Amino acid sequence: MVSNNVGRASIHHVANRAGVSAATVSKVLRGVKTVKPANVEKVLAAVKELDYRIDPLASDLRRAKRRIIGVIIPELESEFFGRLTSRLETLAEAAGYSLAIATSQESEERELKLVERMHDWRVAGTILAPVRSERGLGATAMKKIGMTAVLVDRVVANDTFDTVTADNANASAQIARKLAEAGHKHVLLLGLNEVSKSLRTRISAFREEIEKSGAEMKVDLLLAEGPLDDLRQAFSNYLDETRPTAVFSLFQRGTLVVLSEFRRRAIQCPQDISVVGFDDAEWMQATYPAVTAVVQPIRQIAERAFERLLLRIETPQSFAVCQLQPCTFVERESLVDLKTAVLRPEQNRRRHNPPG
Amino acid sequence: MVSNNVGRASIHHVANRAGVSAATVSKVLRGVKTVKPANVEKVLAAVKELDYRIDPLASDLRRAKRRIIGVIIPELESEFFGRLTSRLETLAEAAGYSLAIATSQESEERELKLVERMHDWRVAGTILAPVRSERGLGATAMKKIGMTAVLVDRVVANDTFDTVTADNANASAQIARKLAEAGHKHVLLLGLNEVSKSLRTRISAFREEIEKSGAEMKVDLLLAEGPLDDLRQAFSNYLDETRPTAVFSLFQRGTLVVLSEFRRRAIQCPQDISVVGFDDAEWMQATYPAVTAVVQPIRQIAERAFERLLLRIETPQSFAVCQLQPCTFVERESLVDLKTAVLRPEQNRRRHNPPG
DNA sequence: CTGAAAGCGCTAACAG
DNA sequence: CTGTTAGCGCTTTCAG
Repeated sequence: MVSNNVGRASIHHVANRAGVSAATVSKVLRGVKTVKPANVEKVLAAVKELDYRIDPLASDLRRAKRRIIGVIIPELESEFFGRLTSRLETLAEAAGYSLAIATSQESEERELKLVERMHDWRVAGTILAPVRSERGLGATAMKKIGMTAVLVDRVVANDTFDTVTADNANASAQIARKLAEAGHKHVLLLGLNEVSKSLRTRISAFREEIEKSGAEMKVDLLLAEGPLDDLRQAFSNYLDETRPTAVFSLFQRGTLVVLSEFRRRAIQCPQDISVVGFDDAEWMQATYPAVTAVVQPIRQIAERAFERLLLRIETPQSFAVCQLQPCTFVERESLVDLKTAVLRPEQNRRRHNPPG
Repeated sequence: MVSNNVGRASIHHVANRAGVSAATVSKVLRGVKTVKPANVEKVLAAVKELDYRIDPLASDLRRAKRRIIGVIIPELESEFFGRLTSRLETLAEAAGYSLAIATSQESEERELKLVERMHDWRVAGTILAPVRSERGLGATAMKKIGMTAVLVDRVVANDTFDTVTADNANASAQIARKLAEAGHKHVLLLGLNEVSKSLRTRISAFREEIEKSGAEMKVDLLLAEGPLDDLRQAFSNYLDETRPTAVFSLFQRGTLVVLSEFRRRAIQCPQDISVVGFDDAEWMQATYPAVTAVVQPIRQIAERAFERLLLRIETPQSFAVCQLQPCTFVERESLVDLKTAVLRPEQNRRRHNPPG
């Protein structure tokens, strides 16, 4: 019998129609040159008439090589992973792969399940952005099963997988330097109280830079639990007692909280307090003031990660490399230089009240 | 020979190990009851020892039924589609399907390609969120090929596919009513000048509601081209000449522009001008004032769409239904009732200057 | 209850 | 250059 595949022509239909064997059809379709031109014609004609298209899964099955790359990310709701995935999609396609995208929903357990699913699917390789918890269960599992993979974002150097991530430390140090140079002597670091390597890196790098440079700066640290409102409350309490000259928000949503709290309290930004955010977002160019922020090199992360994965897929690599992609920095309006203190006209509506 | 599949046990390995046939292993694994308990034990033991897991793709191939559902969305960078996809993922999994996610990048051509790819993959069904252009090329192609699919967001009623989308008209009318009741007599509708059915629906529904209710209201309409800055410029020019009592931003990024332009001009919101936005975002609760907005029922859209798709996959439906999911409305701080005009303490810093 | 056989849609090896 | 044969890893009769 010839078909079971509801209403779709198989390679045999085409072979029949063209009066050749399935093998020949396969050759023509995969561009093998050793086919008589006349037959090529016939096959192509049959293909067109029957609207035939190779079933990539069946094809992969036979070739014992799936042209699928797994992508496991913590979530899809935030811009960051959306962009990352999007970029990966483009790269994968260009390299002849399809993506199997799945979200771990920040759950270790789910991450583990997804790793297994990718394995079941016999994906050629996997790109994993681990959940926040740093136990690296997914990576461990992948190692044990012998999957080929690259770790991305939120990862520490790992000697069994290549890792590529934003250079949090450097970016943070740069902000520290900028702030110090701009004459800020009292800065608040605002973050979330969750286990997250990158956040901790941002904090320690900032502090180290200040110490190292010998800059005179008081650095406060405020960490809150998950919900946005807790952070807002904590920040509000903090402001009741202290007035730094600048706030360095260590993550995207923190920046939001800072801005809104400023507005609620009629604190003028940047005249009263400057703000720098880690992680840029589209809305930051539309707030007033537009937010000066560290932008993570999402594109580069995707590209390096993919490149490395491909390399590993094609020729097994001996040892793992760890790539830190440099962040960039968008200067907008929310960070002011206390020394020059050039205020733009619109910002002069209220007098600048130097704190302290 | 027994394996080609690098380092993975196949069903035959398990069969050998357990001393039964592959058929029996298959039965055990799929829960067929007619297997002698002793054999079940043996198989399970072998499975565990060999770490065996079914290859779902090979399995699907044989069953001539792929447990994969295709999802084609315009992009992954925005919260909306991220959330939608995420929800779909959960639903699909619960129903025993995997998702094949792909983004059309707002390109008709790509959309078409992806439709074909989904077809090639022999997905059981497809959920398509069409690109902005309304020519419905993807849908047409799917119809022609005979794919089973559901259309989502940005779609008009379509007599060949089920469609589920937010009830833009109703939501917009409700906003119109609210604004009228709150005494707003001059409202600006702010949108993008792109072909987009939903945007147009929002506009016309607003106008119709005003006409129908006989409310006395001047309705301005301002549409700009793509880039955010063009919109900002257009809005700025508009404000140079006119001062409505409220702005209804027809899309998410518009709300951003409005807020920042207000701040730049020291226009107090909502005392001077109120704002309502179509499409909620997390940052809207953190701005000051927090933005009153229409929230799209993403979850419901995903659920209805998936439910419908499943129904169609399982038992072919005779005719297409079009489901409009009601939006909700978050009242926050950016919309003021001109009649009662109860201003909260913090908002009283500046006096309210009634325009006109 | 079980397993041999057939085969999903495709590709690879090799004899012609 | 081509077609036959032999599978990829699985499931499904169906005869025993």
